Amino acid sequence: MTDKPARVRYAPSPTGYFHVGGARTALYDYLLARKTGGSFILRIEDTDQKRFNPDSVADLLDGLRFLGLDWDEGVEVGGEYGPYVQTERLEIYQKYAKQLLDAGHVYRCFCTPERLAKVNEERQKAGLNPGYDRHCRNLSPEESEARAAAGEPFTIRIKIPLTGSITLHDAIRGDITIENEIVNDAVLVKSNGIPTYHFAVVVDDHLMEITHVLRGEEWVSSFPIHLHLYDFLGWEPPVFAHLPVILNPAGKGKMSKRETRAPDGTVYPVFVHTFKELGYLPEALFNYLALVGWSYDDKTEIMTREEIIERFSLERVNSSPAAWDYDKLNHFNGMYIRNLSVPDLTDRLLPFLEKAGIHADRETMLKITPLIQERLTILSEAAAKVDFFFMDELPDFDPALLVPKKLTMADVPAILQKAHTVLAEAEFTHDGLEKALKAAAAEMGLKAGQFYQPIRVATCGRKVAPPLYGTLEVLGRETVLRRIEQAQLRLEIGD
RNA sequence: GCCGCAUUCGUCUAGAGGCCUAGGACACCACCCUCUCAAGGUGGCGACACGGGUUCGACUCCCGUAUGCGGUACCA
Repeated sequence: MTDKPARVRYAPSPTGYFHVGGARTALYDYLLARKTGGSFILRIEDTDQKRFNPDSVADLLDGLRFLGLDWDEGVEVGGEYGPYVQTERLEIYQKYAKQLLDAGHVYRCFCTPERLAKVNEERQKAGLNPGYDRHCRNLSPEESEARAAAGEPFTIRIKIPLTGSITLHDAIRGDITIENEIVNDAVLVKSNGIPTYHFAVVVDDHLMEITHVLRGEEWVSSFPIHLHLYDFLGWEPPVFAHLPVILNPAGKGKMSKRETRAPDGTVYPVFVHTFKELGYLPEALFNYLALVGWSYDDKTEIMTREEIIERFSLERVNSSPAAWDYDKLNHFNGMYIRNLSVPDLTDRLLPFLEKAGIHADRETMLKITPLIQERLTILSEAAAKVDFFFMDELPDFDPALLVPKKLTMADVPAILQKAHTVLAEAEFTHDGLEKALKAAAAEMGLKAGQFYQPIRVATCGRKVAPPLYGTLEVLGRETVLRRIEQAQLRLEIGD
């Protein structure tokens, strides 16, 4: 692969939070740029003042940084092709609008919104495609000038050729042809003087020397507008690649841009910040995201960032939509968690524990982390698994939990007593505890599992907990004995 | 409605006419391991949407149909 350095931009519209669909597009932009040794550019397309959401830019930047999609040019980092925010580029668009107007490739449209609505309605009734009827397309230059000068509001529309067709050579989908006849004379500049996406994107991509435009499939139907504009402006269009949409897990409909919560409280995240808050690792999300619509071969799925960059290519991007699979992402995340070093995992866990109100010291966590590492799917689950290590006293638990399989409550006191005796003497190391407890179980004629359950419940307050020897070791003799005594007490009171 | 795109196991995918008895992964099931839960190991279940062509030969090419998705804004 000896691709020329690509200049690729991610150009979101700041209307909402950064979601996985946008993240996947940004990721592919980044991959292509890095793979070719080119540049990844971040541009903000804020031409829709009505839907502008001020929080969204910060959310976007956070999300990109979380995923490690560092951009070379754009918002906050600058660059030679700025400004990188479209509302700061208004004079530029005006200049090209004027040029197009003078050349007769666009025209002023004085139609009111009311008339437009009426036209649409009538066209629909007549069984025609909805759209503009080109009422102002043939206004004389003189009339157009005069009405504009008189202050009458107008938009600027593109003059789409009335006949013929135009074809796009999409890098992912191959050739796509659309008849000019069915393309609308789209608005390029709104009556407030701000360009629409169609106009701004073409001007900016050209001026910023973008070589590859990666965008969602929802844009394929508007490519004729863009291609005609490149033609009218005498510019060379970039390579276009329309990415498949990401479907919701049910496989029907776009992955929603709203997060849903199941009746049991489980959140189905769609925003990058939510994945972050739940404790998905950026490297896992990066890897999974890369695979939503792209694959390397028939076997390899777990890859490092460097491998993905090295192996990525537009040619291997799928053209059919993919459904988001939380199960698979979870699997990836668990896998990445298991591959982390203990200190690394510990440092990532600490903030999550703190947030859950557990003030764990790093020293202790370094010993606990190995006990839970292979039991974690997401980081935020850790709190509920380690809380009992950091409590002075266990909350009440159902004494019935103390009863092992095939035994009854009547057997519990003897087990606890035996455990207490043995643990008062045993060496408090993994191996020492194993030896002592196994022997004790054998002496009582019990299976290890039967003997351990009351101990586990008494010391952890629950039936499902990290492995016993390691847990007891971290807890320490004093705490262990005290908790067993408390369990015994609880039983006596319960009687 | 019209236009466009898409269609391989439940899901993500491999497959660029014979390599396919269609491969891998997630999920699911069973067994093994095992102090609970995990993790890990082994095995299993499971797909080329349908109909026509083209060809000696189609998952692969062409055409229809069906289904899904996207678009049809002074939103992006």
